[in-house]
Amino acid sequence: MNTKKYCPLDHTMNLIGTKWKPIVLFHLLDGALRSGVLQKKVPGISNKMFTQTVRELEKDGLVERIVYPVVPPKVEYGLTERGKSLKTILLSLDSWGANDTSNKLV
Amino acid sequence: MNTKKYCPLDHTMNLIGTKWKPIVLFHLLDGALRSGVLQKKVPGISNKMFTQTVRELEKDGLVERIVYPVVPPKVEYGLTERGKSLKTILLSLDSWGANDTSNKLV
DNA sequence: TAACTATAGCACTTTTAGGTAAGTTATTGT
DNA sequence: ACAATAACTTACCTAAAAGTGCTATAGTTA
Repeated sequence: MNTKKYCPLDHTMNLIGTKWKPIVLFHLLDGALRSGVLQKKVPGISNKMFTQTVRELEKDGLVERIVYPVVPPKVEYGLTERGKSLKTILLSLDSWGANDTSNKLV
Repeated sequence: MNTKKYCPLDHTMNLIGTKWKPIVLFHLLDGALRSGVLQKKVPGISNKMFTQTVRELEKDGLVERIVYPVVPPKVEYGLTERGKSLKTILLSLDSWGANDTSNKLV
């Protein structure tokens, strides 16, 4: 028996409710990317926050980390099936922002 | 001429990319609510964060603050048209979390 | 042999988010 | 007279998030 009542958005916010996670996930929608390439696509993120963000996304099963045993290191990040299920939401978020009036007028 | 390139999700994240904003907005989807009622619907939020959150949402034109000049005070919050345009996204976020497997199995 | 590479970890500091408790308001009911 | 009320506001403090700079790795190329 579960005594905790359902709290709207609670689960979702715990998984992707941070500043960087949706942005990182968004850039993986078109396919896996090398670590450095992905990081460059996220303007303003620090090295530390990037690592921390993808680590959490990996822990939560939203992204997959593929390590190639070469030197210098090569690591790719891609969406898992669970991560891909966010596609609609991520595209909606982006297109909302792109179409929102204040984005154009200010 | 605008020299800044378009950064996906940047605008969206600036407006609603915090822990509390999506939750507050979600609870207003069915119509305006009195301040106290709305706050009770957001579990775990402190009085201070609630006030701060709705103030920012108001500043950004996503919610409307309606003050009734009575004593004791009566204040209602409702979505603006701009706020209502988030409806699809908010519902998607909620239903994603509700259907996400790990939410059931863990 | 020394520099370069891509990725990430670590220690340290700063910045921001957030919590707690108190005070403010003006009218109504006791 | 005074307590109760709803919605804040402020001051003060702690905890969490995030930035900065340094380190390690090991094979390839100059």
